[in-house]
Amino acid sequence: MAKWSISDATPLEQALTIAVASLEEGEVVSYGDVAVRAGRPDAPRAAGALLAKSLTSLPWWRVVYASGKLAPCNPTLQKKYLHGEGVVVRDDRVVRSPLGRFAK
DNA sequence: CAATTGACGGGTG
DNA sequence: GCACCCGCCAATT
Repeated sequence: MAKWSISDATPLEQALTIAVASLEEGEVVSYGDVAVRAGRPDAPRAAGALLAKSLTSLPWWRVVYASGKLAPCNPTLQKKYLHGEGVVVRDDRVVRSPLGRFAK
């Protein structure tokens, strides 16, 4: 059950949740980008912390490191999902994506 | 309340 | 491009 009723969630949690939930297919961004969209450019770690808890209800696989490196917990599954959305991944690293930070 | 930890990013070598 | 260190934020102990 959701310990959070969106009403209890902090503004930062809400903003981060919205930012990630708004990502489209093939749109890959970094934790820092999510933080910026949430209005807290200096809190990329908070973005990662939230994703780690909300990994069931959010498209966490569309968020990677600023360098393109995939998440440290399920890089294999993440690579699988991304590839299915037209994202080019090589050796656990996003090379190019239709949308987002790695779009050409 | 202080110290530790972690799905981060940027600078440096 | 990679390894290491420092700084920032939030959650946990």
